[in-house]
Amino acid sequence: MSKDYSALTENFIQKVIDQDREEKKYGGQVHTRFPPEPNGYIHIGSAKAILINYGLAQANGGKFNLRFDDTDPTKEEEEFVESIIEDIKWLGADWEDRLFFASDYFDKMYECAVQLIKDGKAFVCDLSQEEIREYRGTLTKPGKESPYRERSIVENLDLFERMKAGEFPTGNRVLRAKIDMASPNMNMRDPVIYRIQHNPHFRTGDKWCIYPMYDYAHPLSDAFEGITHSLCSLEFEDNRPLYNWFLENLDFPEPPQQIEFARLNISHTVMSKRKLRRLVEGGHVNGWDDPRMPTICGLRRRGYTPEAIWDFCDRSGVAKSNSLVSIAQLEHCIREDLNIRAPRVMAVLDPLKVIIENYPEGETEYLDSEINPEQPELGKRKLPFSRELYIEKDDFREDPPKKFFRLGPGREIRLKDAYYIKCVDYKKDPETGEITELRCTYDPETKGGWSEDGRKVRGTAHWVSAPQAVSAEIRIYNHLFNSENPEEEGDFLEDLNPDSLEIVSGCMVEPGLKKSGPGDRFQFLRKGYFNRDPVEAKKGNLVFNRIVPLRDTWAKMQKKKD
RNA sequence: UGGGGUGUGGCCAAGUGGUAAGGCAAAGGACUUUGGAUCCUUUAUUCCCAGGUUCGAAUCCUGGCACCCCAGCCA
Repeated sequence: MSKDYSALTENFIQKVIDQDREEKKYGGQVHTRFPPEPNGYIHIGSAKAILINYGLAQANGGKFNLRFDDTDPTKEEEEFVESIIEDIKWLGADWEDRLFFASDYFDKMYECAVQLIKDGKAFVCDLSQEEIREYRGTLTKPGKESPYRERSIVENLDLFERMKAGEFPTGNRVLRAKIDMASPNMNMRDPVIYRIQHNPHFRTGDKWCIYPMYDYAHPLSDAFEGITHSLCSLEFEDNRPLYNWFLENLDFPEPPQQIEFARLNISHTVMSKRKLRRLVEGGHVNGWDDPRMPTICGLRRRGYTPEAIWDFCDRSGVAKSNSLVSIAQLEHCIREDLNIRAPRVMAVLDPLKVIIENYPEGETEYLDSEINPEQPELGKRKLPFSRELYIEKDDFREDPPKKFFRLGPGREIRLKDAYYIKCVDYKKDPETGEITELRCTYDPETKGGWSEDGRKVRGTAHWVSAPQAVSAEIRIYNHLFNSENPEEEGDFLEDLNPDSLEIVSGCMVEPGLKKSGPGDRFQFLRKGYFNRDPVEAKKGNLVFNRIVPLRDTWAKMQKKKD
């Protein structure tokens, strides 16, 4: 990441860092971490958390760790650590040699728990799960102390060791911190810090049958790694006093500090792992890497670039208010990026055959076309031109409406980088009324798409030479949900956009596209940005995903009329 | 009815007592061999509301209101 991320230098977290550095807290160092639980795929909301952590470390000459928070063996799998690593690498955040797992610290955490017991600050509780809940009280009523709260230190030590030794079944007992059952903060009502779980862990195997809870494991992991600023999302604000409690009572000098920020929400999609899982498992999308998903693997397959994703995360800012960022913002970022880097190419999605009556039969000539007008130094490519072409069905109207600058009976337009053509006749299916073929003439004096006589030709169409054209499938993606915020009450699945995927087959694309590789991105002139679907490419299929359409002022005008 | 947060234009978001940055969206125009891109211009007399302090308040004080989070042996 070499770009300057302005929001990162303006947000409230940076201000905390500035002050800490001024006071020489943490020796003036900044050390952050990204702590995913390996229980699913990461999404663009996680990407923002990564950017904030990694970016803030970079901006302050600090370090960034990747640490898997693997404290619940019933939910976590090796498969997810691999996919998360792949995704973060692709995003470009660099943890160097600092890849850690909370499970690396299980021994040290156990020792700390023993210390808490010795200090009379933790106890083994025999209450059942239901009883613990009852004893906890409610939001407005204080809880009751557990009858096991005053057990002797010796007994607690013995019981905890036997918990570890596997003497008790899953869920039989827990270790709890002794804090305050009357605290208005539910997290401080003698929270559970260890539970029994006879379940093999993907990293530690059968070594443990007791596992630490997040609230306990997280501050300790941070402290063990020398993290200075532990950034997390807003819902952990109430956990902060507990985070601090463990570090204070375990006597960590210069403990890390937790700072919370609002997680990213984007309109017309969902971000919670639970909902994403429902989309996948319910078959509403085709897997975690479905190009409609806000997962990193989905966005990658869709054709998004890491640069665009980071630019988007940066632009959406870092603050503490819950917000819903418009998906238009994301689309703007990828357009801006791809406008500069994507080679231009012509593809006709809905082909209409055009015969150029005055063009010699059997002849082919090769015309020059710019690879990318934003990068003229890239030069030009050769495009075949012949008597039979395809243009977009959309680019012809029998009765052209006002301000329609394209083809109609007797009208003339320009074929991009080729010639002016004039429509002299057309064929129509008598049954359906569908236009099936255009007969046109071309003006040989307009080669390259230009004439010296000052003729005004408003419209320019993209086209492809029929004999050389290659057939392809194109997948058009639209917003996954109809409403801005499908997370709002009610069944979010009912809000699914039935047209989020349109498969268009029989598209005609310029021949050079045959040589494209998996994931290659292009601008299909006048249509949008597309990439060669990497999964289909591996099977040898020529399939393109629409990343995002081009801004289309004609379409906008039409829409306004409705 | 307990606790923790947040409220600045359609959507994000700066601003920290001196007279409302920026981006997206929207609208108008210029240019154009992509109805793309680019370039101009316009869009909050006002910062959730009501009082108060002050020469001066989005910023300070008081009192309301709205929204989000917390009662997993999940994270």
